[in-house]
Order: sequence, then structure tokens, then C-alpha cells
Amino acid sequence: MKTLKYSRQRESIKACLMARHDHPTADALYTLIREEYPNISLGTVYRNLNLLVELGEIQKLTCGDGADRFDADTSPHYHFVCKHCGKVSDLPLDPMENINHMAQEHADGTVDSHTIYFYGTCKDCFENNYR
Amino acid sequence: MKTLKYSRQRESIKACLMARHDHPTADALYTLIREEYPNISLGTVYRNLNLLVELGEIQKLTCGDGADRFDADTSPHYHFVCKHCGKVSDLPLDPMENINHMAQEHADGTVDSHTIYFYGTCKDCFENNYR
DNA sequence: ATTATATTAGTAATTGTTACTATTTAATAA
DNA sequence: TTATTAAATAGTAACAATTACTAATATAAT
Repeated sequence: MKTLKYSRQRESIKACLMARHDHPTADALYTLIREEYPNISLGTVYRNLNLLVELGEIQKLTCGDGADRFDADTSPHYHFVCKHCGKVSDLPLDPMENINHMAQEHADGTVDSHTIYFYGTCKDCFENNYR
Repeated sequence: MKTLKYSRQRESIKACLMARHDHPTADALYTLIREEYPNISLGTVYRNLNLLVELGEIQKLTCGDGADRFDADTSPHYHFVCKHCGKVSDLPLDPMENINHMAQEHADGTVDSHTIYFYGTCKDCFENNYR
């Protein structure tokens, strides 16, 4: 079987993601990590992010704009996406486990999870007249 | 200003999408429409789909797997995504307007809409032992 | 019919992401 | 400590989804 081996790069990627609350894209993380590891490759960032997702140590966010984003907080929670600047922020709203059961009643299959993205205008964009 | 001009292709794209309930990707629609317009181009399909989304006549679904999907039903409703085969189906669950207000209380901005995707295993995949 | 402009087909370019490969690194055994 | 094995890497190429470009065509208005 395939056993996991330590890698400085992977540790750095995870540490970097944990230190942030802005849900960076793979490319944004790549730029950040290159300050510490100037010749890390973008493929290494992607590979490790996907691996960490598989291990359940981080989660991937697909919120409709271009690139996927990553979140070191794996507890169930929701996100708020600004339609103007694309910023994604955590929404400390209690997770609604019950809606899986509500959906189950109408679904043609077994429901076991859900994602919710809320869309609107963030405070910054509102104050700056939507940029 | 830019005035809209009729196009057979656009009509065909919309009609084709309205006739389906399986939320096809742009490429899937392209294949379907080529039966009627054998030399329509993929770019035309993408351009018109995006235009129809802007006009509010259809909606785009981004459910995390590869390509975006399109839905001619613009009324607020939710979707069920099978984690095994990727099939996306409508979930006739009453839209929860109230959760925008719930989110509003915790969001750093103005919330005006949301999307929910439910994930699980569809009946077909379950019966076929997950393929 | 003439004109103006939106739309198109076809193609090239871009973006986000994954795959490939020779080299390096980490874990293990001798 | 050195030798062995396999995982991870950097660098690059390939890929898939989507958008941009352009000359030709279709639509609407004059």
C-alpha cells in the first residue's frame, strides 16, 4: 500500500492555509509559499492541496467564480460570497443538519451532505459604491 | 447602447435547454444542437448561454465537478448531486427564503440570495453498487 | 435596396488543473 | 552509517473548460 511520507512543502502549505481566513486559491497559496520556498512548483501545491482534501484535513470550496478555493476549517459551516469583488468569507451560522433529512424526502437517492453559499454585497464594496 | 438581435441559434439553444431536465453542460448542448445546426460553433453555445444567464432567462449551476451546467428553470429551487456518477437533479424542496435573513445576521455585508447543493448517492448508483 | 450593427463559425488564446519524468528526499533495513 | 526502497519534488508538457478574436453573415432599421 501507499504510505505517506513527510514533506516540508506539504507542511508549509497546510500551515500557510491554517494561518489565513480568506480561503485562498491554489495560485494565491503558491505565491505566498514561494516566499519561504522560492522554487516550489505549482503542481506540488495542487497535488498536496488535493491530498489534504482526501485526508479530510482541509476542504475545497467551489463557489462559482473562477478557481477553487481552500479552507483549513473542516467543520461544517457556510460561506458568504461577494458578487462584486469575489471575496469569500466564513458565515458563522449554525450548520443545519436537518435540511439533509428534508431534502432526503424529495431526493431520488441518499442525501448525506450539503453546501450553502450565500451571495450578496460585502461591506467594503457597499461602502466603495460597488467598486 | 447594444440592442439585442434575433438569432436562430440562440432560440434553438434555449428551446433545447427548456426541453431537458438533466441540466446539461455547454458541451452536451453543443452536441445536441448540432443535430439541428450541424455547423454551430461551441463558442456560439457558450456565448448565448452566458447571455441568457445575464438576461435572467436561464441559470448556471456550478456544482463542483468539472463543467458548469445550465438550467432553464429560473425559479428558486435546489439540486441533488450524485457523488458517484455526477448526475444533477432538481430537488423539489420549498425554497427557504428565511435563511437569507438568518445569514444576514452573521454576514459582513448584504445577503440577497443563496444556493444549496445536496450531495449523496442516486438510486441508480445505489442499485448498481456505486457503479 | 442600402446601411448599420449584432451574430456567427472557425480558430486561437487563456485559465485552471492534472499528468509525466528524471531527480531528490524521507523512512527503513542492513 | 550506508544501502535500499518508495514517496515527493521541480519543471515541464498536456489537458479541459472557457473566452477572445476576426472576417463573413444575418438581422433590423432606413
